Amino acid sequence: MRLTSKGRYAVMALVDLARFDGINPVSLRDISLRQSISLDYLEQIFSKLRKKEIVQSVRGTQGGYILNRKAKEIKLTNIFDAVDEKVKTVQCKKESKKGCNGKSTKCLTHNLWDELETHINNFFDKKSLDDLVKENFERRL
Amino acid sequence: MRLTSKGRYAVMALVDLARFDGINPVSLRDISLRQSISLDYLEQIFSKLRKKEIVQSVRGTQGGYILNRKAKEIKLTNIFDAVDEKVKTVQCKKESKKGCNGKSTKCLTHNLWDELETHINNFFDKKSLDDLVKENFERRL
DNA sequence: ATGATACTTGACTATTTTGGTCAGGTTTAT
DNA sequence: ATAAACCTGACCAAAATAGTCAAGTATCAT
Repeated sequence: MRLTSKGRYAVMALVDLARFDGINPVSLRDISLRQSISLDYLEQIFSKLRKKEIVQSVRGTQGGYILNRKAKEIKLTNIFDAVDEKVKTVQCKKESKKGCNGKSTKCLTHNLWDELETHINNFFDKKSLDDLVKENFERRL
Repeated sequence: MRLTSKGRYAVMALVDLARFDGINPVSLRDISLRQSISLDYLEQIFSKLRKKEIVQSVRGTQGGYILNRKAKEIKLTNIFDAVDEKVKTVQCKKESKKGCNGKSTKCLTHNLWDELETHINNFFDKKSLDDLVKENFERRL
């Protein structure tokens, strides 16, 4: 089981962005430098975040990105969704017609993955971007 | 984020095994046929399960495997542990000396992965093999 | 207007991980 | 002795990941 770094980077970048939200657009270049994430990779990630309306872009000099919603209203689920980070339960889920193992029945662990998925999504649904910003920067205020 | 099928197969095989526990050793060949898992792959998996003392092997003709503990005492955490299925939080965890991103500080999502890991482990700690057997076969009793 | 900054898009690729297979054993019941 | 079943380690192809690279386009500041 594994969490990919695309999802992790997306969250890191958004926490960074959320911190400055409301003042100026934040350029990917700045985020790249502060968070040590390749600029090219960030561009890929933000392209997806924009399509899902989590951020807005501001073009031109002094441009960058701003949050499209309040940090409190952006849940981690939204972020992971946007960058295609899914809880894949090993092709043991979607095929409604066929079973998981090529047979016609569900495999013995089918319900288990269902439950786990729900469990994890609950966790991500509760956490907002705002929570993370507070957790990381409250000491410095 | 992803769940590998090695862990899934391990659980499937053990549920199958647990079902017949106490009567005779169950051969991997039988499990292979019933669960549609390659025999060679099962051998790899059971080798690990044996080393972690989750199962015992019985050699020779009519041999096979039996559970080494009661099904109620085998938690899913134990199984995933045994087959090296870990909740990897993207190298963002172990390096205590260096930070997660090459810098000396923890990355902005460090605590998040910690929490998630705990959350998931809680789930797997609660579920025992016995629970799964009951869930899958209670209707037929 | 024009250059610099910054976003935008899409193709491409090396590395790693996964999900196995294959071969060649050893052990033990019958 | 022989067949069933465990045991071990090496090997490999396909897929996914984690990016890089190239070639733009849009907009602001001056």
